[in-house]
Amino acid sequence: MNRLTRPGARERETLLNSAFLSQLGVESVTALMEMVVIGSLPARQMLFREGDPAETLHCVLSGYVRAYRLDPDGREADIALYRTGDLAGVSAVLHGHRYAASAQVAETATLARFDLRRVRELASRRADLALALATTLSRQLENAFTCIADDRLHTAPQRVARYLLAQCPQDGAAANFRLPFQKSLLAGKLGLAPEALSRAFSSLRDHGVSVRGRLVQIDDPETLRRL
Amino acid sequence: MNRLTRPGARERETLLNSAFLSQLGVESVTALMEMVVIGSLPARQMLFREGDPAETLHCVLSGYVRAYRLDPDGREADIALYRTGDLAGVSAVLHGHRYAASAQVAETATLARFDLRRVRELASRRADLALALATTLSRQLENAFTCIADDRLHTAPQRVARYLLAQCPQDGAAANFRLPFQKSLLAGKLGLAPEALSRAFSSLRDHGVSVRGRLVQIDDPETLRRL
DNA sequence: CGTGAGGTTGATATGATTCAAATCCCGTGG
DNA sequence: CCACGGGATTTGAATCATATCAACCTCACG
Repeated sequence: MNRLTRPGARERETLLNSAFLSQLGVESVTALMEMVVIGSLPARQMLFREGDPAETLHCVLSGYVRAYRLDPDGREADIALYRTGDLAGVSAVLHGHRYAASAQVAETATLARFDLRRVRELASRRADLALALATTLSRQLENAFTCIADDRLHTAPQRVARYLLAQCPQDGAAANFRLPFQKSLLAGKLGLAPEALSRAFSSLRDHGVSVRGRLVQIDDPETLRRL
Repeated sequence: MNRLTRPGARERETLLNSAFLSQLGVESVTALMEMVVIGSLPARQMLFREGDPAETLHCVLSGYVRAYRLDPDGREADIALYRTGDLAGVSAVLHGHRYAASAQVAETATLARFDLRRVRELASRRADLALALATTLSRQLENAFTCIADDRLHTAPQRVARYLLAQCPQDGAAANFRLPFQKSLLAGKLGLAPEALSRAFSSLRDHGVSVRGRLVQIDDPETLRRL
């Protein structure tokens, strides 16, 4: 399914609540809403490829989008995972004018699309839009920093524990929840082979974590934090 | 030495040529040049620490600045290395209002400093400034992407080879040059222990790379590229 | 029931860290 | 200008972490 439509009520609401649009003044919101196109895409659908001329800015309205780089032998490294409200392709809006990575739908997704040329042109006149782009980029840069530091400082079980803690309510009580996507996707996000994620989960069993399918139960967040 | 001064001719020139300022209109340049303060700092001097309230935007005019994160045991992971013309602390300008990492002078540096509150306030009125910040953030985000992908896809000798190639003229001829900073700093930038960098260099000897002190000679860039 | 995708487990290989010791190199003071 | 000292770098040995490959499992679905 790849029909392009104007936004319905649900899409409008998600879009207006996103960190990006919610920061804008009315005129900018109006201008963007006039040009937006909604599309619903199946898993594995490519949004763009590394090196392509950047023509579209994507905002995730539901599902997940995975950004990755390829090496010459075809191995992939996940670089970012975008979820509802996140912008994909924003790093190319202002600089280079080519996508810095490839992006693919991970879990069936609906996306809002904006013409990059028009966004760029609008941002050069409207400070609120330029600022919103910069803010989004800041957030993504901070995520990337965290990712680099995590890769370099923490082992697989530690990274998994940190991810799980980030999903828990912060009150320190026992928690259980569903993973929002496939384990293989989580493995990629954490920079692990799927086998390594699996082993990390089983090593966390001794620390009060039980996993059955996508269901996760955490007995004592404090124990995890101490890893 | 940590005297704060107004910019001299050399500092003005470097600043005006930086990717950040060179993109701005005259009014924004003037406003920034009115508030800028120059400082010259010795190696190891801290600029800011992760989590500190962000009050200053730094632009490197000479030398190098290293951004890193700490883990609870005090181990450090380098996240970015800023050189002449780069902005340090920009990821905190717009979002969070706290520094996302610690930053330290690596090689004696002179820095231009801007009051963050005033930059923020100015950027909310002037689209060219907001856009320049966004462009800088894009560039840094792309660097971070490259760093994550490199870490995950390439071995130590491959990362070192890629770094060396990036220093060569692109014409594919033999080249020799000086490393711009200490090897231990390069090791950190590439996500390696110093020992691992040293071993990588010696494994590259078989591929036409000789290193004596900071002097590097590369016989055939093409050989390196094929790693 | 068979089938297949996603996930797990085991065995092994490789790459990188860590710790310790030896060596190099550079700036300083004589 | 040269010797000296200390930080930077190199080398070796042991260990650890994760990738890789292969086999097996399991569950949802036709």
